Amino acid sequence: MKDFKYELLHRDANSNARLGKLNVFGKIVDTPVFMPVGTLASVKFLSSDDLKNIKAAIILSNTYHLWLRPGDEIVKKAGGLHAFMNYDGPILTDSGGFQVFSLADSRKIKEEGVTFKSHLDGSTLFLSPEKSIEIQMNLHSDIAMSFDECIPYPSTYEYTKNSTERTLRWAKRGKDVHTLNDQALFGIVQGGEYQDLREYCAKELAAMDFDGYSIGGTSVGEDKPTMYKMVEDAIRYLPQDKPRYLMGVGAVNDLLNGIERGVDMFDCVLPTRIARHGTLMTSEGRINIKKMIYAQDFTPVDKECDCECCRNYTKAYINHLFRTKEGLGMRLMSIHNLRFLIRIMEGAREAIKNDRFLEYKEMILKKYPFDERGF
RNA sequence: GGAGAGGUAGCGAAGUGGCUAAACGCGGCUGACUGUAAAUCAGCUCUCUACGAGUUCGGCAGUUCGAAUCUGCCCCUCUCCA
Repeated sequence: MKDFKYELLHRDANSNARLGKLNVFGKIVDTPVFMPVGTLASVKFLSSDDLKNIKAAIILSNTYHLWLRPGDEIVKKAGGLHAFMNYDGPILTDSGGFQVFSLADSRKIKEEGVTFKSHLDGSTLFLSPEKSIEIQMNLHSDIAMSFDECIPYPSTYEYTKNSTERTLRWAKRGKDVHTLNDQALFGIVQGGEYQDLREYCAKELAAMDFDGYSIGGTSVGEDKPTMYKMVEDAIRYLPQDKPRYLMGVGAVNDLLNGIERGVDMFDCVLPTRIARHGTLMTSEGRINIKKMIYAQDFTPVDKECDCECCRNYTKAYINHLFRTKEGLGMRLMSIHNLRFLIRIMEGAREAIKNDRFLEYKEMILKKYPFDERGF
């Protein structure tokens, strides 16, 4: 029997926010949780010690990228992803569905699977639900994702309907070949912006009894109200005793709105990517550390933050590291942005426990002067 | 003192009669970034009372319809020889 279990500890009195405990084969993840993204078996610039220090409870990695390099067989020989990257916390792998979407130029989607071009050398690749699961079993992550089609926004009702039904068939096919009992498997709710399709997809997936349910196809160009509605429609018929994971979402307001609607897990490249590009999220709003005004600012990036960057270094130093392209800067900035979001999740869990999630959300949105994008 | 090379926008560096307000790189400024083809990408970077105008390519004076580009003188820098 799988030792994978979601325990709903408390439901916020005034919203659908849930405080939970996810037991991932003996490793505990308190939810709601934010998962840093480590596509190539590496959260860019961070070591596994760094991940512990920022209190990352679980990370995400990627089927497609590891399939190409170093190859899932090599990871398997290494003893699985955990041994390979020396990270003993839970790892969730995405299925490659999103890569098929973002490398869309040359893809051909058929019932068997998707033919598309490698971003490395342009060679023709074929990924199917079975292949994706096979790779993920070789990677031996703790949580695998079904292979889905992430459709663009907007898409017609007809296309979305056909695609969603195919994604459901793919979910079933993937589940049929999944044999690891120490790896959980999630189904992914698609359905675009259409309420009936989202609900239908969620019900069908729930009937297949996955270990958890992801909400996919969001933050692909739609506006915020539409995205939040998509989440509501996708979540309405998902079982209460399983975790819900909103894929690819990481702006502060999106995290809070997701939690309010009952989402338990999030992942996003946003904090690490914008960090590498010089943007830091702080209690005083977003700052672009490369600006000259920080060259002589000898205060911490965020005086309220407890991360390695903020405890030990000044904006002037980070500015210098950024301008001189020193890797340490990339590392410290990534650490800060991740810790910033993780701290927001810590606060959210505490608030839910006290039935004050909505107040917490308002407080955060008011306190941190981010723009409508949420960072 | 002699011989040679050279002085181009914040820096480096192309350009050697018109298509040049002047390539390109760096630096600087602005913006983007949401299941990572991203330490990336896009725009701006002489001045102004800006869909037009005004001053530029060490300085001054010329040649020419027209010069950063040709001529003369001057100033300055670098290398080598004394």
